[in-house]
Amino acid sequence: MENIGDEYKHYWETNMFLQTQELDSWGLDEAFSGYYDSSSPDGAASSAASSKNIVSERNRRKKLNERLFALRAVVPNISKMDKASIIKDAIEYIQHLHEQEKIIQAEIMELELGMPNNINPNYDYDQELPVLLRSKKKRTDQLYDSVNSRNSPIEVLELRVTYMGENTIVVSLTCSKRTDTMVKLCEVFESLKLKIITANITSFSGRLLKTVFIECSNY
Amino acid sequence: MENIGDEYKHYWETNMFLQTQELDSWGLDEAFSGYYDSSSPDGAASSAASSKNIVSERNRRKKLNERLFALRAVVPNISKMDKASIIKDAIEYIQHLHEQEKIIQAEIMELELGMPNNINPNYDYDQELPVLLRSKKKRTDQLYDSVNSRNSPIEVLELRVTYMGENTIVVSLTCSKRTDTMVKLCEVFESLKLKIITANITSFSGRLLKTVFIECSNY
DNA sequence: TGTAACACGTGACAC
DNA sequence: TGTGTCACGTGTTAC
Repeated sequence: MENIGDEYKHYWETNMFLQTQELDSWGLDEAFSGYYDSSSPDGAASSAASSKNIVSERNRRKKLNERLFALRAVVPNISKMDKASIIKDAIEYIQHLHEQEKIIQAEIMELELGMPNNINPNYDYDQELPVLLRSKKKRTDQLYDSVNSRNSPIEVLELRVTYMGENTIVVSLTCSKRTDTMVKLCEVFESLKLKIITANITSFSGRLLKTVFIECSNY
Repeated sequence: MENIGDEYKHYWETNMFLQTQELDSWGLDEAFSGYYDSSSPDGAASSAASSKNIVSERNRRKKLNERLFALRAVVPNISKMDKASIIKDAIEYIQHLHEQEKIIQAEIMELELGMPNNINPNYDYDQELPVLLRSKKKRTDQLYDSVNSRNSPIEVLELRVTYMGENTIVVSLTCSKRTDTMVKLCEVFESLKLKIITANITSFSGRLLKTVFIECSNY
């Protein structure tokens, strides 16, 4: 009862940290208390057994805490560092992963049925068309019900166009990231029939930053 | 496997069971130990506080055990009913799910792009969940010519999917540059509902090189 | 016989 | 102020 826990902060990281550090010293402590206890009236046998039990129990607790610590490490978004909360979050996370796996499985099934996504199903005769017409048709179709119906247009937050001299234009724009924003951006750029040298898209904090290097010579 | 409670009486279900059973009798015991503790020099106040602490601690332990019990319930294939083993198995299971999710996501991506599966043998991951893998194999087999021929105007020349460890996948692909190729690529990536960190597209000699960094975070 | 796992009560400590 | 969480040592039980 000589409160070793005195120096403990009551919280976890510190506990674990100190624990791993102090375990060895406890081992030495153990030996010390071992022969110190041998002066107890009960005799050496019981004291030795008790000390063994104590150190064994310490190791068990340590192992359990390490496991819990490791469990906390593989679960994202842990709200509280509480033992019970860690387990609770782990449970919810596993259930979440199960749910997600079901969704992915459904997606795979959808894929297996030959319906990659909800692009219009008139590919049979579409295939017979030349590439250019086919694509344009598909694109117009999609533009119709994607832009017109319910999906929001591109919300451009910032736009900067720079002539780099020679034959190069740099277009840099930031827009809010929504569904199909990327697709629409590409549609716009494609429809301009520009010669894109290189483009870079980065998403951050719900926004989309796109930088495009364009060669000015038409093709 | 179901009669665990019979053979391992001292193990969990029984313990939980007995615990809930004995809690009441312990409540009576509590009263008993109450006057037993009243022999302490502090008097009734400390005994009452101690009893409160005792019952509170019991509840805490009970809650923790219930959580652990629930954790065991959502993790399949628990080897040992041991507390530490339950947590260990849960950790390994979560890691397994993470790994599997990454693999499947990459697989879906390859599939969506209609890639021949000649660069497959990365995955010797013969885990005990045969459903997904089985369906994956079947899927790759039968989709090789379905998606690839009739439905994908994207002509993928090269595709490389790399796990960067942790939470990142890098997809690098080269395809022939045609009209709307960019749009379709974006459609595919958009439909996968991935978390794209950054993407880079470069066009050279009639081809399109696209490199995408994807965050795999599961939320 | 001893080893391993457990629940218990208790003191300490932080919010 | 109490309420909640923790680690500790101990007794018990099963193998």
